Amino acid sequence: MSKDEVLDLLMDTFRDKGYEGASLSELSAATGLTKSSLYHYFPNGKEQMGEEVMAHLDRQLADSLFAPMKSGQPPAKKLAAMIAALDAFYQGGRKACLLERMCTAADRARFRRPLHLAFKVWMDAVEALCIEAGLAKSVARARAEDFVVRVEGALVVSAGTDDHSVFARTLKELRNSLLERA
Amino acid sequence: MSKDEVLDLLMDTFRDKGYEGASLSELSAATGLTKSSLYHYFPNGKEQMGEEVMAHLDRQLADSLFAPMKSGQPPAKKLAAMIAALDAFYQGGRKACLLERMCTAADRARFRRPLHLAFKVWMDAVEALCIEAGLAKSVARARAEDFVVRVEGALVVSAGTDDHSVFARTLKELRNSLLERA
DNA sequence: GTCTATAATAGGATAGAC
DNA sequence: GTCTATCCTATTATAGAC
Repeated sequence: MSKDEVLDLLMDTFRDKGYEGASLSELSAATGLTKSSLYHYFPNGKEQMGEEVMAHLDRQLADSLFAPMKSGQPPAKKLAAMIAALDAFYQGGRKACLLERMCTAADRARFRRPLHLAFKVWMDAVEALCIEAGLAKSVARARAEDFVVRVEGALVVSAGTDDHSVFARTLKELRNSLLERA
Repeated sequence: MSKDEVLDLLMDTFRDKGYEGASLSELSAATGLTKSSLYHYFPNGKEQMGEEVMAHLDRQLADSLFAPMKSGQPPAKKLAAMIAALDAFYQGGRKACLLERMCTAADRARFRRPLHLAFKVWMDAVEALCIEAGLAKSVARARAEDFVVRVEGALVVSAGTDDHSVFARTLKELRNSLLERA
């Protein structure tokens, strides 16, 4: 099993249980590795797992956002691709956001850097898309911020109400309104 | 010290550290009561604390939302009051939302009922406000949902980026747009 | 109703064999 | 690189005095 596969499984567990909520036993069960084996990969323990999983997500985010952006398709198509990727990644609102779980962790200070980076990369990609679609920079920035805010919020409300249609409606709304002329 | 005061202090700690992250030692320190004293108030331990804190929030929410709604002022004024209350309650985005912390708790099944109730009470209040302002019921419902989504999302993004201006901008945007004619 | 003292368990982490 | 066995600490929880 490659380290990336291990990181995928760890990420899944952190998303599900949260950083504090995911015990070494669960992380061990999720990966099929014993605690000792995990310590072979991550000598600094759970903290290091959290850090590397965040870095792993940063890479995934960059890939999945940059790939559609470089596709040469029109902005509306790129937006549709990005939203489809989000819908898949969050499984229609059934899976939580790692960013949300990590930025509410008790020792979130540890994860500040990758968290800032992840939000920045995400917002920058959406902003670039808005600018490409002809929106003014200030408008584009506000739209990008609002985009991320609404995706994160929809995940919280979907989880809290056990009504995943909230997530679907939010994505639909965003697909229709993000690139609208002001 | 009254039980409501104890619940206020417990709620504060749960908001800060999350349900899993708040240990009995911290809850004890926060309230000034020993662990044993906490068990006197909450024989079923931490789980009961979580449940009663949620119920406490449900009551607070109902009060703080219904009070402005019954004020007899015009809708725009009521909206301004509600947003001011949110800004104060979340301290400009610096304090987390208990709902968000609880619906991501590992054993969130325990808190399902009060969570559903809290989101419903909140959305219903916003929806009623929209209807009072002359919006169609279907529009009002969508706006109310979006309102809560954006407040929750703004809290997540504010925490994740350490940039609380996101929360301020979101509230401002909502104040300006919630009651707009379609 | 609040405390001291303590039990029981689960958590994170390490040593060392293979 | 993976395992078994173990350690230490923190956590939840309880007993019983005042």
